[in-house]
Amino acid sequence: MDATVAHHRANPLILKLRYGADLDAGDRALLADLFRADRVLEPQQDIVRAGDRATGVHLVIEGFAFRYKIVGDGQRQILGLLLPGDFCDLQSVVLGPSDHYIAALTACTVADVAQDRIDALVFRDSRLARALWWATLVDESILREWLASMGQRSADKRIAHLFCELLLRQQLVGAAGKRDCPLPLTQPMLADILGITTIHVSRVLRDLRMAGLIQLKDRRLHVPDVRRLRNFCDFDTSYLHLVREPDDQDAASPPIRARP
Amino acid sequence: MDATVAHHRANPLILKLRYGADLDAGDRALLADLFRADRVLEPQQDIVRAGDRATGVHLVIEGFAFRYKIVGDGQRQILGLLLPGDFCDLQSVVLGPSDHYIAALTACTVADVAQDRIDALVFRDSRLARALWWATLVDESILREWLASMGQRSADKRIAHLFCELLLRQQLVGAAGKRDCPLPLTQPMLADILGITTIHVSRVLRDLRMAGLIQLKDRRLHVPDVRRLRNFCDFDTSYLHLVREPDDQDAASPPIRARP
DNA sequence: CGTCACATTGATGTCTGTCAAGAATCGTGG
DNA sequence: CCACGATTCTTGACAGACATCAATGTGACG
Repeated sequence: MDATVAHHRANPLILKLRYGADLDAGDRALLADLFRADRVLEPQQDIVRAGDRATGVHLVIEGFAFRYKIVGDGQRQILGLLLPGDFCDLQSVVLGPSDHYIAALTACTVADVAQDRIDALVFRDSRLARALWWATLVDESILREWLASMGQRSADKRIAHLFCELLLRQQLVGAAGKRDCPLPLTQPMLADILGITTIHVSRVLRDLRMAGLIQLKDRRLHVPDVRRLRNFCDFDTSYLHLVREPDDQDAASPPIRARP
Repeated sequence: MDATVAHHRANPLILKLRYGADLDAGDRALLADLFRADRVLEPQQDIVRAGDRATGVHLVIEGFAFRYKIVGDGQRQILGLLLPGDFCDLQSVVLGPSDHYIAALTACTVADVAQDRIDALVFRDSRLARALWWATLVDESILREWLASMGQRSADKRIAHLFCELLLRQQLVGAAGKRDCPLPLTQPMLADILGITTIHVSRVLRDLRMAGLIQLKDRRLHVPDVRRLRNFCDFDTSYLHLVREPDDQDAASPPIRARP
C-alpha cells in the first residue's frame, strides 16, 4: 500500500487513476485539492435530472450513485453504477441538456466542481487531461460491455458478470477485499440494471447461492472462488482497460477509517 | 439545401456537425481537407480488431460499418452502427488496445487520419475540438439508449426504435429521404444488434409489415407514417442531442451523385 | 446448375414475466 | 421497547415471449 493511501482517507479518484495513468505527486495534489467531498446526499436524491443544463461537474467520493432512464410507460433502466472515484457528468457542458437522470443510490458524498476549474486543470496539465479522459473512456467501455451482456448473456451470467465487475471496480479504489465488497443493491435495483423482473432476480440469486458461486449477507457480496465465478460468466477484465492489475492485498473494505 | 452540400458530394462529417455545433467556412474547410475518403473496404473487412493498438483515427465516409464484441461461446453482439460521418475510434489512443472489433458492413470508404493531425486540429481550433467532442458524446448517448432499449423494450419496439434512429441519423447526413432510407442490414445482423434470434427477427418484421408500420424493399426502409412508428416505439430524439431539427426536405437518398 | 447465405414458417421447449400470497426486514413513531 | 407500515425478499402456479429444431423456399454467385 503506497503513499497515496497513507492519509486518513484516500481520494478514490486518485486511487482509480493509478490504473489508467502515471501521475506524479504534483498531479495528485492538484486532484486532491480540486475534488474534495463537499456535499452529502440522501439515498434516492437526484444529482442530475433529465433536461437539466449542466451546472458543473460531479464526482462521487463515497457511496454509490446510478444513472438511469425512463422508457415507455415508466419502466426504469439503470445505465450505469457510479462508484467512488467516478464522474457523473464530466462532459455534460458540450452535450446540452442531459437525456437521463443520475441519483444517489446509497447515502453518498460528492464533489461539485465548476466546469471552468476542470478546464483550467486539463489545459495546464496534459497528463491529467489524458488521465481524466481515460476515466470517461472506461465508463463508455463499461457501457458497451453492459450492452453486450444484456444482449447475449442469460440472466444468471449477467448477474454474475455484474458482480465480478463491482468487486473489481471497488478493489481499484480500495473499497473491497479480495473476495468481498459492499453491495448496496436491492433486488428491484438489480432488476432495473439487468432488464429482468425482481422476482426473477430473486430466483437467479438463489440459484447462484446454491451453486456456491456467491454469498450475500448484510449488503455485502462474498465470492468464495473468484476464478470460478469469472469462469462461469466469461468475465474478462480487458474492457476496464487497466494498465496494471490491482494488488492482491486484502484491502480495506469498507472504506479505510484507520488513522496512521 | 445550403452551400455545404452544393459540391459533388458533401462530406458527411460536416453535414452531421451542423446539428451539434456552429462551424464557419474555415472550420469546414479544415475538416474537408483532413477527412477525405482514402480507402475502400469490402463488406466484412475489419477496420479495428480487438487487441489492436491504435494506429490512427478512422472516419466512415460512405457505407455502413459496425462495432461488435464476441461474448461467451462465440455469440456476437453488435454495439453500434457507424454511418457516414461517424468516427470509429476518435479516442482510442488513450485507452490502449481495443476491446472490440469494427468492421465494414457494406462496401464502404473511410478516411484514415493520423492521431497527431487530429491533435493539431483540435489544439488549434477549440470550436472544432468541441464539435468533435460533441460527436463522440452523441455516440455514447446512443449507446445508452441502446442499452435502455435492450433492457426495457420488447423485440418489436426495439426494431422499430432502431429503424427510427437509422432513418433520422441518415437524414442528418443527407443520405435519407423524409420517409425512407437505405437499410443494408440482413436479418442475422439485426438479430445481433437486438439480441434476439434471426428467426424471431423474421417474425417480428412480418408483424411490423402487416401492421403497416414499415415496408422493406431492395435493402431500403420505407416508413409510411413516421409519426405513427415513433409513437409505437416511444422514440424521442433528445438522446441524439441535436441543436436543430433536420430540414423536412426530401433529401438525396441514396447519397448525392448529381453534379451541379 | 449447384452451392451458400438469407428468409420464412411450423412445432415445441425454455427462459422470463405476470399474478398472487406470505415471510422477513427495516425505519419510524407511539 | 414494541407496534406499525412499508419495502424487500421469497415461493408457487401459470402465461407469454423468445429460442431451438426442422424443413422449405429464395436469390446471388461461381
